[in-house]
Amino acid sequence: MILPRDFYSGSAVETAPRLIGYRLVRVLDGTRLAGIITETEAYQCEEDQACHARSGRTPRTEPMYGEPGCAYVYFTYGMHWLLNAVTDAPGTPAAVLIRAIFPVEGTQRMAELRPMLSGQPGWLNGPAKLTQALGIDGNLNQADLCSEQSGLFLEEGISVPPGALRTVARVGINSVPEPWRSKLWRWQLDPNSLRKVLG
DNA sequence: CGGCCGATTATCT
DNA sequence: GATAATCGGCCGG
Repeated sequence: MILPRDFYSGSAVETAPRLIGYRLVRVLDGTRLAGIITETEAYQCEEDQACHARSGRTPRTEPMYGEPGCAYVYFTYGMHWLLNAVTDAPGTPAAVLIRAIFPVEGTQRMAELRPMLSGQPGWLNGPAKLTQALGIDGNLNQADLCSEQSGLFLEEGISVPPGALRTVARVGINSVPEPWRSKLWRWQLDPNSLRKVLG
């Protein structure tokens, strides 16, 4: 079953940890590519100085102001695409960055799309690594994650054991002022639990 | 316009 | 640890 829209209707901080353990599915040329989400980050509100919406509503940030359950895919560093799930009510900018997955379906195809270190432990533990492996780019910006038609959606995954989640500060935002820089808005399955649950 | 810098990654030392 | 790669968004002039 595809995760319904109301799963995304809360804030980004509320939704980000809940997404850990779910299965991110990409249908590419009729083939299912999928991974278990193991790390997420929350970005919400124009006040959050790490959030793109700090500049207000612009063509780029428009997806964050839209329907929850849609994709916000943006281009950065001149070469990378990053995938977010939009959350919260329309008009309230919020999104959850998908930072890492553990491959479970279509691994061979994913390795073709991203050959570097493919198969090595943690080879999809980066927001730009997983988009490359799943064939995600700007064409999927604003795609509906609640519809199978989009070719990008979430499904049930694994059950996350109690205490398996770690909360840490967001990364890549070193010039962001306090208190935003130190918000513990990044969630990850700790390595032990990851190994125990996923091998 | 010009300049800075980025929700990153690979490849050096 | 440091840095190149590489380009669009945003801000100041």
